[in-house]
Amino acid sequence: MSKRNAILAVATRLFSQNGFQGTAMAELSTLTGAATGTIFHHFKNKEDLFLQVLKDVKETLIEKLDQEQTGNGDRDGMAAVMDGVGFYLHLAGSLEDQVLILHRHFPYQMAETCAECRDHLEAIYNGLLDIFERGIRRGLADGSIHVEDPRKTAMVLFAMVDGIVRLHTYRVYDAGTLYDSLMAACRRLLGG
Amino acid sequence: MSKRNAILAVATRLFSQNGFQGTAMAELSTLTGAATGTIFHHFKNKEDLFLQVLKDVKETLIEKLDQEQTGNGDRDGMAAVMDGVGFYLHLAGSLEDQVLILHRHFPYQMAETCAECRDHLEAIYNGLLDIFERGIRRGLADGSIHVEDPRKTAMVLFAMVDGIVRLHTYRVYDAGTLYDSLMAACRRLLGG
DNA sequence: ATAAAAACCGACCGACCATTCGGTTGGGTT
DNA sequence: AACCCAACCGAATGGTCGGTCGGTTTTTAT
Repeated sequence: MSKRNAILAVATRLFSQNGFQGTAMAELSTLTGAATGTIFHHFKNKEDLFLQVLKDVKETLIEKLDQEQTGNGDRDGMAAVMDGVGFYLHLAGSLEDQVLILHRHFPYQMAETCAECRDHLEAIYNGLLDIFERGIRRGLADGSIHVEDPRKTAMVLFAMVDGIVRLHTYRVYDAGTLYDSLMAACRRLLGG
Repeated sequence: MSKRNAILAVATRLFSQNGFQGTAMAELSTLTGAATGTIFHHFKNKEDLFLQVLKDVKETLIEKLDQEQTGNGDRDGMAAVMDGVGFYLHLAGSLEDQVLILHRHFPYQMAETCAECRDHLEAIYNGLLDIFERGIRRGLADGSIHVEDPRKTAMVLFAMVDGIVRLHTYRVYDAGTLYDSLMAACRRLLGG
């Protein structure tokens, strides 16, 4: 792996686990074996590094989302949405660092002054919401789902699932035991 | 107001808006008019200051929660839970800083090594969840609510409402327009 | 009135941090 | 062989931060 990619990989983990301000370039240097000069050769400053990490996160997530989207042929809308929920829970586990970055405050703070950051975040959230929304629309058509507004329902659904993921991350309660309750809540919410 | 309380008040805002690491004791000193020596006279270090802030947040929230709990006499369970949801949304607006601190990573990270921090967080979350759970149990008794597990339902409900609050805080989407959808989702979730 | 205690002050310190810069290396081109 | 340039290195730098300390002022108790 090139030094640049090694830096990106480790930075993703550090930013996710320790936050932006909690990540020292010196530590990044140690963990990657790259001199600090090398890091600043590839990225013009710490913010730029974070932006590239976020871009990577976006591309990784969008790719996974596209995979999920293909190969969901003949299920009804309700099953598609429920699969989407399960898929997001799976993502939160398998791409823990990538999802955790989205639960930190820094990207949203940065988004207020940086259009590129805002664009990455929007792309990620739109990708996630689209999965839910598409399923809901199909469910409305095939009669497996009954709701008023597909987009808004998708947002509320996402807020709920993401809220559970956060409870799990913060270890407030063991979210694992909430799986069945969450799924039942989703089904009811969709008016199945 | 005593210097100590002034420090606590400003620290609450700074910790909430800029995070733990993003808050400099020098800035706290400037904004309160207290010398840095004075701050460290009242709080033995930055972590201790944060702990006292969290304790204050806990006491403020618990007090509000108790007020909400009293004077909800003869409504049915469903109405009580819906009121609880509205109340939390109101809290997120009126005690923005206090709630925002709970959305930061630092307290949960600190909770891993500090029992007192863990206790404060638990008290806050238990207080919030109890409001929902009590309403749900009443709803089960009076027939206005139909769910399996009151506690788990309370958690899923909380995750949903809190998720919406976060969407609003991070300005991902305008959560204001989601109010009706959220309320409809709550009612369905409770099997009314 | 007086002494003790608590609150308060701000210059100072060492550790750490992001970033810079002068210099080395090695593969590719002419 | 001569040149180029991107990748790489790590010591040095200037600034910031949490925390200390010796001292003064204010409050409290007797």
